[in-house]
Amino acid sequence: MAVTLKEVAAKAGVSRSAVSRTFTAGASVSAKTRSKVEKAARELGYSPSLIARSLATNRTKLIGLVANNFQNPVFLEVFDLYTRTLQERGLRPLLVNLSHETDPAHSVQMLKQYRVDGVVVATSTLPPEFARSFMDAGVPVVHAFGRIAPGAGVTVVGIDNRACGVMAADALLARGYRSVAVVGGPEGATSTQDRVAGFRQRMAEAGEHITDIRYAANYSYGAGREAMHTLLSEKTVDAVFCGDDLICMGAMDAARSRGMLIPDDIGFLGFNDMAMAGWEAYALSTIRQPTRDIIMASVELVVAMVERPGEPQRSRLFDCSVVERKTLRPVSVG
Amino acid sequence: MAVTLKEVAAKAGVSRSAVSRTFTAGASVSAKTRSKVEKAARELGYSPSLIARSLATNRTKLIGLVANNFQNPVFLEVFDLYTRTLQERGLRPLLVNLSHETDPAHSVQMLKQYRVDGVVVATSTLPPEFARSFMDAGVPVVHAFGRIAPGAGVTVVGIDNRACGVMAADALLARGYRSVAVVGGPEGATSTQDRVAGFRQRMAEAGEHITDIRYAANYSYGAGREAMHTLLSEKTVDAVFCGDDLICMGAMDAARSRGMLIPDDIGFLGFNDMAMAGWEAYALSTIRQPTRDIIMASVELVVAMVERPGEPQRSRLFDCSVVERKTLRPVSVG
DNA sequence: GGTATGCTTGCAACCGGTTGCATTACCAGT
DNA sequence: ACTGGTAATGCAACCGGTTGCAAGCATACC
Repeated sequence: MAVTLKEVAAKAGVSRSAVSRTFTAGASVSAKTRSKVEKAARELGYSPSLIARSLATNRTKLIGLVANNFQNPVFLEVFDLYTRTLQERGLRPLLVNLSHETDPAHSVQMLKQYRVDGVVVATSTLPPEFARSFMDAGVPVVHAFGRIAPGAGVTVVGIDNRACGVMAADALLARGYRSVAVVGGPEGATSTQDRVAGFRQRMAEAGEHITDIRYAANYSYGAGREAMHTLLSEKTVDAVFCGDDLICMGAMDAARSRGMLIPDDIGFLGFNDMAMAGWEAYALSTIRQPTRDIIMASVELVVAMVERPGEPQRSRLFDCSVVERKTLRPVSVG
Repeated sequence: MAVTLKEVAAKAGVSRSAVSRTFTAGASVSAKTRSKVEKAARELGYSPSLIARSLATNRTKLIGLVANNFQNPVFLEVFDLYTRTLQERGLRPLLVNLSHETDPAHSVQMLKQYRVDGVVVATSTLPPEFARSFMDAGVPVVHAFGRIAPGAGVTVVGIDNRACGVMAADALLARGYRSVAVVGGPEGATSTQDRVAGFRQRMAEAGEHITDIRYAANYSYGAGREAMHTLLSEKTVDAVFCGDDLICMGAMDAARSRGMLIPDDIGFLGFNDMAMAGWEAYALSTIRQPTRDIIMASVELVVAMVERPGEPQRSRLFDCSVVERKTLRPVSVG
């Protein structure tokens, strides 16, 4: 079917090694041989089989991406950055969708079979043990958006979710909100737990208490909307800290549909600063998570682990910041 | 590093062939041998190398997905469905991101090197020749969201964009709109061209004319917003047919920011029916494109082409329908 | 001219599986 | 017990590359 190295060698009148070497960077070939080979290859339309090469070199140039949040637009940015960053380095992404997967171990198995060079687990809703299982299998792994596990576990790239919770509490307190609620992401997610913990801590330090805490079933508009409706049917609050912009938009629409005005009757603070947060219909004040930095660093780290095995890579946390738009009233001065 | 077939064979006291056969469906192995092998494999933690298998069988079980629209949330659904559908069949996706790629030929080359079994090109903004180049390279290919090319070209799965344009015109006319405009997707996209052609045709048949046609630079909120602002600064219209929901939302916000009320002052008809179209802040009336059907059919067809080479597969077009929400006034009766 | 030096080049083994073919084992039938 | 037929097994070649090693070669230097 496809043209092989042997045919090119025959046509160019050289050995197979010569052909192989002209296609491997940094190998020793004379200019004369190289041009003969390149000519033959061009005429035959030859392109080397990465499969065969992988088998021989024990490197596939495949980096797995494990995700389970194909509903949330932030992941579009993740996919875009991830694929582009890899492409620039001559690597390719192998996608694993865990959204509807019952058995994650099955996916570990699959990626192992493809002999991926490394894996990036991009999710905060999977337990840390999942990423760990790649490490145990000897596969370089980075857990993006993860929580740093105590005791030298998996390399993590993400943010300090606890600090973000504190930051959120500060932002609401500074604006004079006093009966605040949380509509978090999925309760099981480490990111949710840490953000709530930080938020709760700062509120306690300020001598305030949290009126209500709800958890959206998943990172979606519908889940946020629903959680907010039940919240509002039971409690009265003047501000809400949401675990995600998408959830926040749902929550905002729930409040609006009950006739509440934003930010006069109720304030909203989102999380992520996805593109839609800037849309005029929402103009969401939110905490920006540097997705771009996280993904690029994840790729960088996993590549480093592949290239220099044994040399451990340090986890990295990036800073977040409050992006001010129109869903919170201004900071009260004095 | 990883456990190989040879080691398992040694441990189980059988030949390498025997091990190979217990791991290939439908091969002839006795129950006794099989259990011996499985035991040894389990104890050693063996999992067969798909790389080696690919080399021997000339099948990689890799299906490329070429996309260039990583900004638009519809593609989240595409990725989700695509990866899941493949996974269910024991196949894996290899993603190619053409968003910022200068030279598409480069990507064809890359996918060829990985010896993908087939390719799905999912975009309407690339010229038909692009998908064609896979065909010429002997790689089974399906062009999802494409335009059926005259003269036995690439197999296409999508919708009849022309008919959708007609449908859009009918919807606006039936509601009594008389000075309508189009804010299309990128002008070079075949889908845009066909929809506009259908729209224009029906308007002409009805003896009406189109007040203005604009093209958004890309499928984004910002592009839609911008196009709408320039449109409104020059013309007066009572309804707009948009090439995409995202563009439409941008256009709606542009209109609103000028104090216009929807649907009283101006009506909007979107395209795609993405999840966000149902959000209360927009409640977009739109034309539903059956993304799910398109992706599933694309995978099905490309798999068929892989399994039965030579047997040509027929292109498939799915029906669209108008989804009524709140951005168009009711159909005028009588 | 002889030889040390450093590139090129080809040979052949190897990567980890699959598979056609020949051989052996097994089982049933008489 | 013998035969015939089928199922199971092992051998060895092959998939398409890479790479250590040794031989070949040209150049430079004495």
